[in-house]
Amino acid sequence: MTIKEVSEKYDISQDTLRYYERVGMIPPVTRTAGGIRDYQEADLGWVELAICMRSAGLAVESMIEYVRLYQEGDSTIPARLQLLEEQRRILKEQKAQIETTIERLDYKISRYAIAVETGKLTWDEAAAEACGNTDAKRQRTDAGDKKL
Amino acid sequence: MTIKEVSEKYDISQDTLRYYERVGMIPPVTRTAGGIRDYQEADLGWVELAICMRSAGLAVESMIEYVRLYQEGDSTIPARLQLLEEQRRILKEQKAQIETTIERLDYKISRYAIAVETGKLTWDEAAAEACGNTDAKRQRTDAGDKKL
DNA sequence: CTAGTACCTGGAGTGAACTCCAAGTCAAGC
DNA sequence: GCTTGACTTGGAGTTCACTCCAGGTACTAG
Repeated sequence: MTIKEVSEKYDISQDTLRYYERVGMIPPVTRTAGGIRDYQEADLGWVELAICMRSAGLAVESMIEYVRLYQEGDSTIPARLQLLEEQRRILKEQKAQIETTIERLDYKISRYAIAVETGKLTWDEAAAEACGNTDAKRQRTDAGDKKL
Repeated sequence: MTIKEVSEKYDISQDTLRYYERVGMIPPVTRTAGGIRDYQEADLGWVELAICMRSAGLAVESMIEYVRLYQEGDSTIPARLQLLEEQRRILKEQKAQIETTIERLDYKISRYAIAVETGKLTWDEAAAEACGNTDAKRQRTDAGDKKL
């Protein structure tokens, strides 16, 4: 499979595919005699994995480390396991933060929806309604502050 | 409240607080006669909102737009509603991507855990086990390819 | 009044992750 | 063999979100 085909298949630029390989985020891709990339099934597996990790927001650096360990052989299996567990921990944290923010957006949106329907602003809360900050429970302001 | 206190309260640098204000991610903060920032309850609400949105990964740019609309007054309420709904859509997408990646990590981790326990690599799947890509359902490779 | 510390601004610098470019190589059609 | 278009590399440029810095101003203790 040519780089063009892979780029179309995964909707990612050819430059990014070359970049991933260059920095070691995927192992070296199979080449033709002439030096042209010819992605095999295994190469595609790595590409797909890289895209999956990146689209979840994981660092390029940690994927590079994973590939480095993989290339060092079976002795690095415990280290790889630890790395994967750490990445999972990061994602779970990020997911929790997103959920908190979605809740906050839901609340704001419900207030705005009412305002749009009735043509009036009817709330008087301060901007903060808890956001996962340790300090989230603050007292309400005294006045008709309509920011949200 | 001084910038130092706010920075400690939310565990964010003073530079970042000034940056948020400078680019318009929060409205201008209350100042003392001498020009020193003196965060009021309302200012803190904006700071907290900004931190919440950023920690979920939303763009600074969209927060700037929200503040701009807010400062233009009530006529922009429908536009603000639309903006918030768009941000929520983005977060839900990102959340789904994270969930997919966590599942993939779970699978890999379970395989590695077995390998660490038994001291042997016992799987033979290719690297890809579905990652939200349209192309996810690929055939297994023919050999004992132990990449994952 | 002075020393010292916290704060101010505008602007430059940084790191991450691409993205683009120039100059050259490879391969398919005529 | 020659043209044309896709591919190659190394390196430079871009964007985003900070982060740092220099030179100056404001409050606080002695």
